[in-house]
Amino acid sequence: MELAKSFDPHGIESRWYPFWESRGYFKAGFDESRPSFSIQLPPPNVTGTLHMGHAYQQTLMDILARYHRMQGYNVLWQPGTDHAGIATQMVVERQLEAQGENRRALGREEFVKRVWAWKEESGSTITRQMRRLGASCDWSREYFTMDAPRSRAVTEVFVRLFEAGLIYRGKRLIHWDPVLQTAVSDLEVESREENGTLWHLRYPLEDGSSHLVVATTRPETMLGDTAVAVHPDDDRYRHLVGRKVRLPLADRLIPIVADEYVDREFGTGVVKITPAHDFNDYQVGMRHGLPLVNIFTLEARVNDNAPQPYRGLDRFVARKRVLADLESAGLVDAARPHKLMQPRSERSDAVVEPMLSDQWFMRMDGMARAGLEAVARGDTRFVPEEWGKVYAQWLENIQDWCVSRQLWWGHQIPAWYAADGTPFVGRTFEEAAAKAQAAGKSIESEGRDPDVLDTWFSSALVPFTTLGWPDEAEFERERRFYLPSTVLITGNDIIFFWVARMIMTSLQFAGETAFADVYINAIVRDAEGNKMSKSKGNTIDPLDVIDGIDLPALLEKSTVGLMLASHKESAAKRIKRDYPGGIPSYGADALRFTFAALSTLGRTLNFDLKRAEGYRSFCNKLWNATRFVLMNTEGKDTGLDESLPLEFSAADRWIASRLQRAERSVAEGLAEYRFDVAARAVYEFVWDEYCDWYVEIAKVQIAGGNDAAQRATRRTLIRVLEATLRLAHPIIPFITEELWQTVAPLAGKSGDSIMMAPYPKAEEKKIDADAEREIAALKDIVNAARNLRSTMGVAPAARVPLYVADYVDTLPAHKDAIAGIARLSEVHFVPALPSVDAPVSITPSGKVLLKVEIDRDAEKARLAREIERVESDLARQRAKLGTSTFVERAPPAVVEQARKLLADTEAKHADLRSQFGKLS
RNA sequence: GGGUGCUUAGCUCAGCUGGUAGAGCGUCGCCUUUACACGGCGAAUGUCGGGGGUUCGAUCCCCUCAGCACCCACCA
Repeated sequence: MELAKSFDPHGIESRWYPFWESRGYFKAGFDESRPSFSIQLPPPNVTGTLHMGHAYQQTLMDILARYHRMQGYNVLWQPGTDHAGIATQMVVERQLEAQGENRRALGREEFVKRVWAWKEESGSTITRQMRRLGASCDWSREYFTMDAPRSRAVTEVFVRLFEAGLIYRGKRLIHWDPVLQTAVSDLEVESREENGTLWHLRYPLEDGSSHLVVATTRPETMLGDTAVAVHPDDDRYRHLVGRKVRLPLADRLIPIVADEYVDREFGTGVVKITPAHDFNDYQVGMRHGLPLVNIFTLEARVNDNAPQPYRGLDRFVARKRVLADLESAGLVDAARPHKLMQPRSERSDAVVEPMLSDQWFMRMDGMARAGLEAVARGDTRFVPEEWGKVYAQWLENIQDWCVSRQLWWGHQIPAWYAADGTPFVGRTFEEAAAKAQAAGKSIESEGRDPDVLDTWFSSALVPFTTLGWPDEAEFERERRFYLPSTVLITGNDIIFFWVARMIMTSLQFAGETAFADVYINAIVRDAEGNKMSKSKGNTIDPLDVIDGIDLPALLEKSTVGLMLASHKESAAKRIKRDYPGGIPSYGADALRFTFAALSTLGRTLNFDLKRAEGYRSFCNKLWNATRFVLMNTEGKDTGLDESLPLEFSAADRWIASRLQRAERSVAEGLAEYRFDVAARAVYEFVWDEYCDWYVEIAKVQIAGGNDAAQRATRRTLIRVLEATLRLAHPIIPFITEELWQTVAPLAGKSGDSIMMAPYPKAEEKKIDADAEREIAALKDIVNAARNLRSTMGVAPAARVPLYVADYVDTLPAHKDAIAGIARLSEVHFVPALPSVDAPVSITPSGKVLLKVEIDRDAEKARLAREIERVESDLARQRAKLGTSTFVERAPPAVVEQARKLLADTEAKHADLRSQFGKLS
């Protein structure tokens, strides 16, 4: 087959993915005789499209999946998508709004139907995109967190936890999102520092004799105050504890209490206490038996518990009104600018309101302890390990998890209420009804709790719900292979949301941890290390890196959806600066290689398109090396018939030896998730060793060797290349498959696909130290000759003679190779360098003289520079050995090594001096 | 307030258990050499954030200071 002159990824990629998938290569294996490897895809939101973070982690997962598959493991890479409750509901609600409809008018049933329809239509976008990347997931097992098996499992878990007392319903202060009108968990609240005001307000004492000044950032909540608090040891206020103040505007009498919670240094040292709208105040209220006065509706408007003038006002409008009224009553002492941490709902960005509300909670203390122990025991290991501390810190301070959401899209809670409000939980209405009856109560099927579960509830269960649970038989069959899964690759942002909860639920329901390893991948940033964000215009769509995109299209897609004109403008400006010609197409392999190469164990990964360009070049290099090998092996004797003589040269043995080392590095790298180490090993082997040296030597061997040597060379060329393709396949699957199809038969290998071929394994016995020494010497001489050629300005085409003296004795065997690679007319191995005016270079493997006409002064200057450099080395080495303590106390081997180095340097110095002398 | 990282060549980053600093990109020369200009060959570049300590010896271990980043947290 004739390969194109350069590598073009497109045709290749579109051809091989369908081939692999249709042949069922991605399907999970269940072979008792093989070890197993499994990995859970963090289920992307159905609302989502593929971004760099996904592409990155999926590349890593695919590398591991392919690597293990080729090694003969049963491999399960489990894909799925998440229903993403709030996010998805919001998307569909926005669509409805655009059509002039709204959720409430539509009704729950119809709305949910619409969401499903939308999910069916666009839910597969992201999984289609994953295929472009080459992701070898077992699509036949793909799940959706709201499909029937998962729904059944969710109900089962809920019921069992309820029955065990681990899920309960209670009235608690929770985080309320007044825009989305739902409770959110503490993890879904993000506190940001914002500019606010700290107001000092006067609360008159009951008898009017004086007043207390309280400090607050939320004056409107005073309408719900039920006390003021001071520190018990605060001499300023101690005498007032137990007396009362008259709450302005509301005209209620509230007590002055003493509580340790108060910080005497802050503000005035007097705190207003609003137990129904502040987490701290709630605690204070509990301690002092204070009443709770809820003053807000679910929309965060002032309710009827407040005085008439404020009722119905939005909380922020109420704030202004309260302040104005206090101001006119002369009760505002001060208003100071103040930085505060404003809690906002991560989805709606609304300021979260602490609200007293009936919700469902999951009791976390016991499960958290088990989760901590699993990691402490090492059942689950975090990589890099410092994330284990983050995990532990959270679990050690965990609060009960508010799992109910006042949404329509999600798993509806399987609870029905009796007339008195008692909830009955069951897998079905009938089951719940039976329980109600047993308790002497009755429920109606319409009386089901309307709330749904937090999205993370169902995703927390996937380690076992994707293996057949709760079907005991099926689960038993599959868990032996795939639980715990080998590794989870995910972002640090969901360690709490997802990772910790999976570990806890898995311990609870499967009796063991969910993952052996949890690899926390780096966050993808732009080339300069900035966070990627749409408004900055520095996001990169992985598909654009694969396919390329022109500037107008890039500008169009990058600015659509940006609300602010200023953002649009700055984003466009930046895109024009960074991608004046758009983004060229690099192909999936180059993108994958880039991710792997940049994947150190750091926290961030700065994605630089320049790197992708470099790795596209690498693919091209591999392509062309293959082209060369095919030109020299197709239709020729590649030495596969071992009854014919084969004469392997040192170079042949050398490249085989280097291949073993590369294989070993890849294995070591992947074993510890050092994808960069693995990628570098492949890169350096292919480019720096196979292409730069072996192919060049092979040209000489094929041109000048006898039949046996030629056969050996062709055999080595093709077999090393074939193994290299397999070695690289997990990182760059498409190009390696394309090339392997042609290369493999010539190397005497058969098989339908490289992805099912065995993975190369380093063989110690093929590591050939002698050959490595020989080729190292050859390189020394060639490099010295090239260096002299270049610094002497010898034209590349000019063939000149080289003399070599004091050489290592294996070198003469490589005379032709040296002459060929360094483009020399002849290579003379001589007892002593001829005494002529010519440049000389001293290497550890021999002294070389390039016989060319020289400019005497220029050469003297060059030698002088060289001598200067050697002298500085010499000075340093002598000083070290001159230190008596070093010689006495350092290990003998180290001293010996230093002595040898010094001797070599001294010899080199003497040679250079003598050469310099000859020219004078 | 607590926690976790990071600071090495112009840029982005490697650097294994302490023993003469590396890569890619970029820069500068020379080259259409019969696999590849998505190429070949050659070259230059670092007081390894500052200070102190341990050690015969520190980019690597300890302390400290500075700067940057991220996470958690109920100071109104």
